[in-house]
Amino acid sequence: MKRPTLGVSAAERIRNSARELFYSNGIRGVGVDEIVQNAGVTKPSLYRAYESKDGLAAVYLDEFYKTCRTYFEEAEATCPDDPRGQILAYFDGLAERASRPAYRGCGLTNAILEFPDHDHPVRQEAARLKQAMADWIASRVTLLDARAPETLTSGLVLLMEGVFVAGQAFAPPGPGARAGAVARLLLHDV
Amino acid sequence: MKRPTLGVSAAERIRNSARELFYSNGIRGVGVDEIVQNAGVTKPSLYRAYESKDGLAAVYLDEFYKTCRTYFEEAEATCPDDPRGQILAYFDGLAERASRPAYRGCGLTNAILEFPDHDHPVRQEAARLKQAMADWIASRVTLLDARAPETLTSGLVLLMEGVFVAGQAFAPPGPGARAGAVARLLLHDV
DNA sequence: CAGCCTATGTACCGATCGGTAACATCGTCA
DNA sequence: TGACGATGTTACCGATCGGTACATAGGCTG
Repeated sequence: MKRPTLGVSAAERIRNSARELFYSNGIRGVGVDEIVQNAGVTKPSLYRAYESKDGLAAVYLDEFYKTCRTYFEEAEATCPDDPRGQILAYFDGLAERASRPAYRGCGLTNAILEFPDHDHPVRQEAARLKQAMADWIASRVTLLDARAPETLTSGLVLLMEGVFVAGQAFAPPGPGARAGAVARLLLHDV
Repeated sequence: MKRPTLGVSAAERIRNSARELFYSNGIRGVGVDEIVQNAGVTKPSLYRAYESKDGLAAVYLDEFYKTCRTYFEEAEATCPDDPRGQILAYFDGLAERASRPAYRGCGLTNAILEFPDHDHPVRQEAARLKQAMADWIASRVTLLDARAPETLTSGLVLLMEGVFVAGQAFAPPGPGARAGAVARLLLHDV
């Protein structure tokens, strides 16, 4: 019997496997058998470490949100005390990411679209984290002295979500590659 | 045995049932049993009228695209010979639609997100029709004398797709309700 | 009424899915 | 050595899925 646990616990291997597969193929598009096979473990190990497939999906979403937060924090670090520059830095980075060939958008947005039932726990978790992403944009805009902050916030949130899906709907480089220029257009008079 | 075909063929009943259910719950989220039950017919009737569930889904997507085209044509009719007004009319209408409580976005975008496999026939059909939607926006922008037409086209396409998903991700009225104002912001100097 | 054709229903298939039970095996540490 | 915790092995369950073979009902025409 092979024991490929090279210092990496089964739970961690499963989490990594689920992250790759959930992001590439969607949550509903991946079966637990595929997850454990890709992780080099067996099914009972998955259910010893996680409550259910939905529970594992929730862990995946939390992890994905953490990655998104690092993008926000990087943008803040790039332009300290310059909310306009932070917004532009974020959208420049987003445009670059969305131009890569295997781009699959935002795991949270994808999950919301995958689960139309508002009461599904996976969707609720994704929607909660997605709101936090919109809140970051809103917080940057309030630091600006914009004439119409609500319109600007809505525009930037819609732009962000647009890049997430356009990166999948159109062959790269699609419209998402110009997200930075579009953000500058929205911010042109602030 | 009941014969509930009140002048409406089984194929038509199935098409109507599939349209409602596919739009509300997604294509993958609806089983053929649910479709035929909602249509008041039985499963073999579905497979006599349509090649497969995927084939029925393709018909649904074509129908959905026709609806989108009527929105474009209405915008053109509202402001003849005024591409800027046509764009604004379209986004005003989109904002109104996206503010309704049961809004579920664009069936084409939803289908693309539901089928991550680029080779899946349902996704290919959805992507083809989605490109046609982006082409309409591009055609309006070329009629404008914009300084940066590529950026403007990308911005409007991203705005449109953003409304499609934000209408589902955020409780109404979400950012999509301001799509008209955002479009005016993007078009402010043309 | 006989015969036929078309539309429809009944019952089923094989595959896949998420999830579980029971038991075997390994490494570690006292 | 012996006990323990973590993992692997095998086999299975019930539900759901897309899809189909076969029987049946109704209307038309002779």
